[in-house]
Amino acid sequence: MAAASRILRGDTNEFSVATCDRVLAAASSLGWRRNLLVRGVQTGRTQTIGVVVPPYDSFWVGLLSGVNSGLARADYLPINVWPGDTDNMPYFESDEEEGVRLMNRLLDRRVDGLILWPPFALAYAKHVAELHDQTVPVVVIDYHADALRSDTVATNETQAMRTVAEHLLALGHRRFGYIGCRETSAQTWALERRRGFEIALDGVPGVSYRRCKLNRRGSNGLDVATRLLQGGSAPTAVVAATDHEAVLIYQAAAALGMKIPDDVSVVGFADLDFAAGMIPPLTTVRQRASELGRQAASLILGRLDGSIAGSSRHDVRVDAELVQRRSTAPPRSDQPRQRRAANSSRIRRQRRSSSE
Amino acid sequence: MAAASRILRGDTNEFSVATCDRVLAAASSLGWRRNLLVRGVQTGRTQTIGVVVPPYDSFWVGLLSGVNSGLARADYLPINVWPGDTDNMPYFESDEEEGVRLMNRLLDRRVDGLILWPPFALAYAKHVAELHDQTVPVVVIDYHADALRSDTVATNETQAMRTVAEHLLALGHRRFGYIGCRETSAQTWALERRRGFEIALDGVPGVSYRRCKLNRRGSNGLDVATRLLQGGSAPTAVVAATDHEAVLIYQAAAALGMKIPDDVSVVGFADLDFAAGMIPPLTTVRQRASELGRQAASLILGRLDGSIAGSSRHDVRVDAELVQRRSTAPPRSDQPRQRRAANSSRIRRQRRSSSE
DNA sequence: CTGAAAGCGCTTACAG
DNA sequence: CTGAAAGCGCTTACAG
Repeated sequence: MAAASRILRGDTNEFSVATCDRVLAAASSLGWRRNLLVRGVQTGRTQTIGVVVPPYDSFWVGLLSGVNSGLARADYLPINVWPGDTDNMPYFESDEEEGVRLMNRLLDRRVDGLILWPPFALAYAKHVAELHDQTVPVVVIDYHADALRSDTVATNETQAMRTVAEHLLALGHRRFGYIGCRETSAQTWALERRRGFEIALDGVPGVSYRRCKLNRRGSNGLDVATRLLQGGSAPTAVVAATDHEAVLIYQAAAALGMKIPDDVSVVGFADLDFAAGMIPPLTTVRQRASELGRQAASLILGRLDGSIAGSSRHDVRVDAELVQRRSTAPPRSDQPRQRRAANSSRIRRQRRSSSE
Repeated sequence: MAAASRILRGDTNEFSVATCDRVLAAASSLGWRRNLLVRGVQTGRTQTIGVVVPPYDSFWVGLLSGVNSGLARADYLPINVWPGDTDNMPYFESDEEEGVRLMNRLLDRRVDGLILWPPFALAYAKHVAELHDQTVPVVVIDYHADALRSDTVATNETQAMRTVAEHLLALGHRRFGYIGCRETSAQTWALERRRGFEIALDGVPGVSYRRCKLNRRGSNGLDVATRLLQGGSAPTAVVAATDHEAVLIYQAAAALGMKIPDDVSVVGFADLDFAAGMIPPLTTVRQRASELGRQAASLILGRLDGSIAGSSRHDVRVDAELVQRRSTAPPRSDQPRQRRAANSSRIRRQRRSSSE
């Protein structure tokens, strides 16, 4: 019995070949299959990680894929759940109750660790003892806050935005616009990203900069994008917080009769699945989504096997790379390209440009 | 002990209030949490479903979301895994070995049922005893084959394509093109979808029809799309197997200097997340992805609780609805709009048009 | 190298 | 209504 148990788990070289064969043959003829539940009860390890990350877009799917393959190498399985429906993503911060229920479902099944998407990390810790006690290792994605004790994995926003700024400056742009997504307190990446761009521009002579962002529900996107492109000091290059906002700039430009990149250059962020298919193909920052996922898996696995020890937090930052496609070009050097001067009064309250 | 077990599971009304309070108080002060692993060992039910479906695009994500919420209502949890990396989706049919390993990992953890993406369903059954014996209920998504004994859930392709054909015919189109994705033997939906369109066109007087499809790796998409739009009998309306192929038509049209919908109308399929953001916004068929997922969850749950019994296969078909946006309009009634007659020789071998 | 024994944290009949 | 007993399918020391 004990021998069989060990042989079936692979300890074949501690036993005689005959015994091994006998056990293995019996097992396969009986259609035996190991029961990881029992092992979980005995050892306290289920080789299972709860992943509370909604697959909002292809970035998150890529991340999930990385988590998947990172865990697979150690024979771990992810259990991916999230509160709410994808239909009203990403507006489910309020579903705290459902989220806590979800965490409990995961913990009832004795997941060995947890990978969490930012809005949930802090909220759940208040309600779920295991999180607060740090009984179960937790990795949070794309989030940074001093109050957080869990390990984190995120894109190196500052580095990424510097490559964007350098690219546009090298093309000759000096009048910049930035269109941000909503910035909730959970979206520290959004703040870091924008600040990263602003820092990279800081001190460069002759630069003007104008920024806008969507409202909380993101419902005013086209308005905001349209206004950004108009007026006397309109930018020659617009940087978007993500490829989603870059789409808004494309739409606004089309409505205004402006051509990309002739009239305005556009840079996205994420390199989502549709970015290469846009017309023109979008220049954007490729986040290494699956690498982020693999890093998250490694952190969790490291905490579990003890190779990462100590109570100090580990913050992994992954660099991202600019993908130059057709949406960026040098600014027009000829006449100021404004077509709708009549509308310029609407943007008078914007930050003054140094180039007019 | 037995009483505590029952009370903790919610049988509070069979016991005195005092006992219940005592048990509940003790449980919470001890930080007790139910252990579903043990219950799984005892009852043979883990309340866990293996979902082998790669989140290839927002359709599959929506489906996964539906599975999630469908299972959640019964306090079941999905374990979503897939072979390979998202980076080289959807070209992982060949990963049979890794897929089988994945199935075994799932079964070792005693999932109660399985939801499978088409290419895997048949391949795995050969290697995994539980699938072949039908010990574990299985639902296959978007697949149809007589050899298959599992229940299935799919979009009603025929109905969906009829609404597409009716829409275009009502606008006045008679010259049609169809751009298909690759059609592997696992993609029965692709065949049904195309046949659905062809059937809807069948017998309508004065109709011409020309079709093309991508190669197995999908690498010749732009070429194929470009050729479809050119030549003497070029279509005034193109229907795409999915929104992905519609993007190719947009790109080809842009390269040829053709305007959508003025020069050619385009209809997609799926209503993926980027479809509404395309320029112009894409008319497409909205597949009810999360409804498909919920139906899959219901089928599994029904098999498990016995409300769906018998060995006959259940095939659920979900209707889809046309979303009219700006990429379709009546055909130009004036001059034939061909701009590159010089290229027309390249498409001579195509099916002849009845309108020239 | 190989067996018999206890135990993981419950659940399920079965007595009181 | 409430306890003592057996057992789920293993794993883990511990003897032979």
